[in-house]
Amino acid sequence: MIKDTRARIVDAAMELFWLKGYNSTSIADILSRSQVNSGSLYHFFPGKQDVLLAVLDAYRDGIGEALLKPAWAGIDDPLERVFALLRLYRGLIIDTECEYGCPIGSLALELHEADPIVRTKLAENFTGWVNAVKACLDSAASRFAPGTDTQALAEFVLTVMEGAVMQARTYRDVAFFDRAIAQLAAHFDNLKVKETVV
Amino acid sequence: MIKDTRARIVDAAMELFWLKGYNSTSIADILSRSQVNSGSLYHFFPGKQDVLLAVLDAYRDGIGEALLKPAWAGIDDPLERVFALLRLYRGLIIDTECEYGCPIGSLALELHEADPIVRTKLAENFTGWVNAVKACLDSAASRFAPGTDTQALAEFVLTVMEGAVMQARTYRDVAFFDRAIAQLAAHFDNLKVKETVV
DNA sequence: GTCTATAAAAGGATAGAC
DNA sequence: GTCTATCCTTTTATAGAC
Repeated sequence: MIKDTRARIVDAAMELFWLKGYNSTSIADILSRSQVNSGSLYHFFPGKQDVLLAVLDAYRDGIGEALLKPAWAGIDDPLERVFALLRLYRGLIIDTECEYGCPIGSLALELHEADPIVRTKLAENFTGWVNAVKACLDSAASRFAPGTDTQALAEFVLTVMEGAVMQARTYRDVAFFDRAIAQLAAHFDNLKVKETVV
Repeated sequence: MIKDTRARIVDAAMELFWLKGYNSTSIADILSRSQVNSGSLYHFFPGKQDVLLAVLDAYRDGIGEALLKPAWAGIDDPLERVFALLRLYRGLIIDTECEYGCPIGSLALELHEADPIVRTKLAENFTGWVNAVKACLDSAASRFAPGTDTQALAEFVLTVMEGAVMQARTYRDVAFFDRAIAQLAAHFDNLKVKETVV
């Protein structure tokens, strides 16, 4: 099944924005990769920024199928799922020889004078990711000390992932990612209720 | 005292790259802000990327005077200094109405097909920052549990700062930064030796 | 070292036939 | 909805006089 023109444009733009960034991706790049002509692109989108908005919608709507489902295949324990998600990012770092950057995080820092609607959609993507992690934490609520703020902790998982990916990419060394995740794991352990060893 | 031409170019580029990003800053922007003519810029620099390299050198060489000195004025305790540095970033977020982005982190994610020399200089900047934090942690070594990895912990401080700045900027809300730093502080507390209350 | 003018290319977007 | 051709602006970089 051949995808329709609009979908081909969004797919191509999604990949190019990730590989090269938004400003370094030209309309010509998108046309070339999607095998679409200029007139068709401008038939579907008023301009380049609108392609970006469609890409951000695609990321937001695809978080379940494209990110969480593969990360969580065969894993049921909610806390293991949090670290399985982080392991998926580790795999992306390895697969890209440490050039991987989170597409949302990279766009969030690249776009300086972003239209409010762009910024809002970036935030929506972060929120979707954090909500998925928070749901895991809430499912494991009994294992955390009473009063643990799962919202703040879920945000912190994103914080650490983004900062860790940034350093692994800059140093081209996954060990920076691993050390950060190890620190996060230690923090998690300290928030858990102390179990009596059987 | 009027700065020489080269310094004016570097100053202007440093500010513009921070405000708009590298790709969105044109040579014309730099010329306009520095009040320099095209011929002069190309007399000092072969091209735009070489201006970037000079900017990255300036950040690296200025970390003490421009960042640590103001952050640490009047603060002697090494652990307090770590969080004072983070408070400085909080001030930058507030002062910019939550548009602040770490100039090094933003460039690290914006530049996708970066020349190795650019990437190396970005890493040098991270290393300088982490080394300053690590020196604080080592000065307070007696207050951490034996065997605490101060290198990994210093890297983690950078990880959290970068991830926290990214979210505060994307949501335009400093509370995201504050919550991340609170989590980091809790992690620090858990690494400390348990003091007997007097 | 500095100045103006300009080359040469790339980029976003549009026109109008089909 | 799609096609080709093209306009117009921006951008990096250079030329050559002073």
